[in-house]
Amino acid sequence: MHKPAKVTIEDVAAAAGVSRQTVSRVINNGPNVKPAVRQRVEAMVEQLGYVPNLSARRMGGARSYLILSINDRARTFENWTSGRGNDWVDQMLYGGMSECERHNYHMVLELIDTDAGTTIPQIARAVGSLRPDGVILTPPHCDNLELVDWLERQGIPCARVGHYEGGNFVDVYMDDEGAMREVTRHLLELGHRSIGFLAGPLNYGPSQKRRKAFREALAEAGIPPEAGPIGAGNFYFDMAVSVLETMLAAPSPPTAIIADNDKMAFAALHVAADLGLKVPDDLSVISFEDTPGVRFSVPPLTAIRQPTAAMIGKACAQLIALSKGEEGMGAFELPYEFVVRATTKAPRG
Amino acid sequence: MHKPAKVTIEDVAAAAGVSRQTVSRVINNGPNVKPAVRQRVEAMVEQLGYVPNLSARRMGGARSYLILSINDRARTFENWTSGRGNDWVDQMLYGGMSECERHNYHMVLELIDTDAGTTIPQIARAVGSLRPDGVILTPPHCDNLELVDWLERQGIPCARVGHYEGGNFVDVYMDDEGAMREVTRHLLELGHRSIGFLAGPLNYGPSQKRRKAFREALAEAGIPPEAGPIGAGNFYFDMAVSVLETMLAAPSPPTAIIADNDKMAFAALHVAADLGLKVPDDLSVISFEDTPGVRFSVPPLTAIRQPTAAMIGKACAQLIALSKGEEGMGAFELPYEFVVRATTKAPRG
DNA sequence: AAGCCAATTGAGAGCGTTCACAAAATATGT
DNA sequence: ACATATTTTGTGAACGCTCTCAATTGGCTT
Repeated sequence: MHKPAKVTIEDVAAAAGVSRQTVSRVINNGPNVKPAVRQRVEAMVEQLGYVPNLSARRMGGARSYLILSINDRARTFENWTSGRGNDWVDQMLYGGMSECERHNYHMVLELIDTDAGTTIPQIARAVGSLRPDGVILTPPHCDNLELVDWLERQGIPCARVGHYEGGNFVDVYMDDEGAMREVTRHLLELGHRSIGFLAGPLNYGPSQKRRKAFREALAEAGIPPEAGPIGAGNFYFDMAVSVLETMLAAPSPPTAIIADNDKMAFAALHVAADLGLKVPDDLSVISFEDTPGVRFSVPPLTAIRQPTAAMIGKACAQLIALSKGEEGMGAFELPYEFVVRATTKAPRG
Repeated sequence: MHKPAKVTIEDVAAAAGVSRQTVSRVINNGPNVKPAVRQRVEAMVEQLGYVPNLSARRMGGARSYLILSINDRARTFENWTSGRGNDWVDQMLYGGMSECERHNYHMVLELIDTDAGTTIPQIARAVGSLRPDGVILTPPHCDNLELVDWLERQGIPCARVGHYEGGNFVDVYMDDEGAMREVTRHLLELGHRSIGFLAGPLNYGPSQKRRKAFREALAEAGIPPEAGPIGAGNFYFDMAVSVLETMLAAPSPPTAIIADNDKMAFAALHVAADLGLKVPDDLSVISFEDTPGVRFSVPPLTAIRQPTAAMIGKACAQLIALSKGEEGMGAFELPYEFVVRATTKAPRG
């Protein structure tokens, strides 16, 4: 197990008969290199299998080629049981890594204990040691004002995913209002006249938008507010179960349920089974998330598919552009998709 | 957006009235520092908010504090539709990051296109630029001999997750044979006399073990081989559906199905619903994976829970130990869990 | 009190790159 | 052909840390 000698920029320079700096120019795609020289250097890079050392690059004052993604520990699988976990992460990873890879960047993930109140020290530590070119904030961190302020003061470009508008940031999101309108209208057109909404937390931006659009779509169709009950206020399975039990026990219960995430939609499937209601004949169910496994549920869930991977990918792309000195700040809305599977149908009778 | 001056080791040294090197000793927990001095330095580190720069550390010849995890692109959510994707990643992440965090390490994830035949160049690039202290290989990469050889020659400590025995590596796995024995016996005790197994790929180590144990457990109970049909040979939903349709159309069809992963277990749920079979009354189903969402299926799946997070955590822990010059190579078997939920029951009649 | 060993501290070099220049080569205009 | 711009190339310093090794300190022995 002997370490093979690692080839450095000097080795390439010597082999190509040029200086260190010229090789540097070539690998960074810099201007002012004669085509012939560039080619000769590239050949040597290839031949020697040279790969620039990221640490040295960083030391030399260049970019770090690192994008840091900050994630909430509470939302990992560790907390699936309690219902707080989700599986965004898979999609995030895919979207982020794919984009990073394209630019020879790397994505480093950090788990932060939001609840412990040590968010900023934890992030300071990661940012201080890694010195990333950009930071990606996912919920709930993207709404943490103190944190966002701190990052801004550090001068590190920052992207928020699932956050709307604001400041000198990259903000990436989808059209939550439009999606809710589409979903509600779909149900209305099917003939539903009473629709329940299992809503997410009040302080979660996208959920706010969806609540608003839900109410508006109902009002627009002349449905009275009491025929559009809103429940929950978090994303947990258990909570959704008990809210549903109440909702469906009402005198004229909803014939359709819109859930703010998959887990609550699954809760609807469970409660329906317990109550002997057939989905979609007796109860229609729509989810707002569409994590990959959803398509394999029985019956397969109709859902709004959040462009999670694309959002993280976009966030990375913008941060990378920024690190190259290009323009990048701004707000970006990505298209969602309404995937009609097997849990929506006209109500009985 | 002005960058705040970053505090370096020299700043701390000056503030504490000692040399650079003494500060270095303190932050690395080195020996031979007077308690009084150590305390003074630590106070200054705290006060100035000093965080060592990872790149500089690496350049100075120390460890990189980076663990690289190599993942197969084909298994990401991108390929959920085709059925190749899974959601290991969430759990991996959690297990790996938690462990890394504990030691102030960081986990970098890399997506590799196994199918493209460019595995080694891709990994060489990542390893060359990052210079991680260790590499974690997950399926199917852990079984890629060429890759494993290459890494060994590079002298980078390497951990394989889901791989048994062998060489100068960290190997982490669970007792697949024991799990299969337990599951099969559970079904046998319930009274099942014909059990189908939707098996994973033949070249996937854990699946091999499970096949073997399945056959043995059946033989031990005096069940003839034809009452223990094995099908599939990959992990895809669609394949499982068609295999099941055949299996369940047999003269005396299985009354229980063991699936090698969740997706195939979901397929069993689907086919049962299509055929009008009630789970678990008419058909018992057990999965070998237990990704987080499984508990929310209707009905909730009985499953072997793979200790995925723990396995990656262990892999990280060993690699980190190794990077500190401690012992670490070896094979580690982690305990699985048999979670009985609502999809197993005695067969009818 | 001198001598010796161990514990503690510090100084200088080096890691591989990019930066800011300076130098050399080439092109342009008259 | 000459001076002047422009492109192309190279040089030394710097980045922040750890390494190696030398210097200092302190305690113990004799």
